[in-house]
Amino acid sequence: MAWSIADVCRMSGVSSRTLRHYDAIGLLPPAWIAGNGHRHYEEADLLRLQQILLMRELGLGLREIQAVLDSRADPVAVLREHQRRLLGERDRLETLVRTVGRTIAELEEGGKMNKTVKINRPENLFEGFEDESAAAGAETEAEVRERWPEAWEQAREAKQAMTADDQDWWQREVTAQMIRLAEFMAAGVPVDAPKVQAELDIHYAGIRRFWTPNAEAYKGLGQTYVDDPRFRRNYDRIAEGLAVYQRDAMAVYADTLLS
Amino acid sequence: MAWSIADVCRMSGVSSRTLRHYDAIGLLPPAWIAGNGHRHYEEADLLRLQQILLMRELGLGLREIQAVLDSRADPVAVLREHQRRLLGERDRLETLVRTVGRTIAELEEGGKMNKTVKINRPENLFEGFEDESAAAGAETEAEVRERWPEAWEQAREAKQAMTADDQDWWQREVTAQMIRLAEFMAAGVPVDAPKVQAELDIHYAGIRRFWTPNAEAYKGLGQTYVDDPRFRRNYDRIAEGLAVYQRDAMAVYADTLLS
DNA sequence: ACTAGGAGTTGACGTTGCGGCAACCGCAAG
DNA sequence: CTTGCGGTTGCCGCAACGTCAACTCCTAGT
Repeated sequence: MAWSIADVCRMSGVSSRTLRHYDAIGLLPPAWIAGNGHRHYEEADLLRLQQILLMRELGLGLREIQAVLDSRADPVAVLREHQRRLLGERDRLETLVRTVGRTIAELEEGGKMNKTVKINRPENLFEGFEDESAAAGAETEAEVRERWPEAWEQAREAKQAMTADDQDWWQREVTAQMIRLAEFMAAGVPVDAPKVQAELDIHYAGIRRFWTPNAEAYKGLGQTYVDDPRFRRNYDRIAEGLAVYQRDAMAVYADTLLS
Repeated sequence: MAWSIADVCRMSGVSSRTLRHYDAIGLLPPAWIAGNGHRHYEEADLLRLQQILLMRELGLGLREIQAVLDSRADPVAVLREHQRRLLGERDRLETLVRTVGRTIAELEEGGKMNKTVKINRPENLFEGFEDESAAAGAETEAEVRERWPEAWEQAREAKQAMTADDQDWWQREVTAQMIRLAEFMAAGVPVDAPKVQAELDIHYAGIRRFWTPNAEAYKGLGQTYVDDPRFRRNYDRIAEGLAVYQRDAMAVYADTLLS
């Protein structure tokens, strides 16, 4: 009762290349190999192949299949883990589908991003703005330290804990959010709109990485964005009036959520 | 206003390896290359990179991104096509998740397929049974030709239209269905259960590839499975009494859906 | 006896989007 | 003079095979 590779192909529907591959990686070695090198399979091999195909249809990788078949892994545990990955992938695709859908809609209606207010993504589209910590370093920082001494201390510690990569990432995040806010402003969205306040949620969460301000302090920070020329220039370099828009949004956020 | 590769990395968050890759495939060549081979990027390149990253986050392939950016493709059309693929993938994962879930449940409850009735997946797990058309060729076929001459003619034509690969596939399908039915029988599921009748739906659809029997003819075919020793042996080789089970299920199917 | 054909073999490349490593080069500071 | 940084090219690896290419064996037909 032995079958040639072609027999197995016909019976199982897999290609001979696949069977050779499975042999090469040790997943399904043939029962014996003839003098001329031809592979020959027996019943037990077919049984094993059936298991392989079953698990393959479930989307398992060959390595995992091998582990299970050589009883080096618990089938149920492997399947559960696999299902978790599948769910994750499905969710990822789900949100991707929606994002793509939104992008299509934007492209179709907006023609190509023609806003009334100019949004500058200036020389440095990613760079954000000239090192905020350094720029604000000299005078503003002294002011902050004076007004909220313990906040200043916390912020210093948190910043110390960031690696250079973290700081780059943080920089990009801040810039990206500024641009998103600028788009809302350009679209005429009022600062108390849920979309805007959702952005402020992110902003507040970001600030909390360094320091957890109360309502008053958060509003004060917003005012600083407008008053301090270094901050203000960074905001207005993205779009005219963005600093004011941000301050107003922060005030609303403070009043509604931080009171 | 030119930036080195490391500058662009810091600003954009992509690795230098990635930028070199994008250069290598022509997706984002640097503005100019210095005498020492160092790449230098300018504002336009950053703009392009931004677009690239945007589309990359949408899950587009680099080739498609390139086509879009070189305006060799319509962005909306590409995105729509992409979304279709995403939806397909999502659905595939969705059904996979369910299938895996069912498999887990089966493994957990069934311990490991301990049925009361033995199901043989004999020497040839895939082969199905000895060439049905050849086995039934001699006498049964003559009988069929006599009783339903035009059916015989249609069947002959349909079978001629199948390639060798098709026939292999068909063989495997038939065997797989027999095994599924045998499992129902082993589990004591009555022939009029919806699950069983759903299988019969598939069986009837399969038969219709060759021939569209009415209720009487379909019941007659079921009886042939029991009476003809060649058919019967094939069925009972899978599990004792399967031929009778199949006949009864076919009779119910004929009475309820083909009358 | 010669030869065509079919079934089988090994080996290597291509697919996607890079990560990681090795080896090398140019330039500035200690 | 050496060290180190920042840059380069080039190649392997990944997952699971598809797709040649080149070659060997065995059988059947002429």
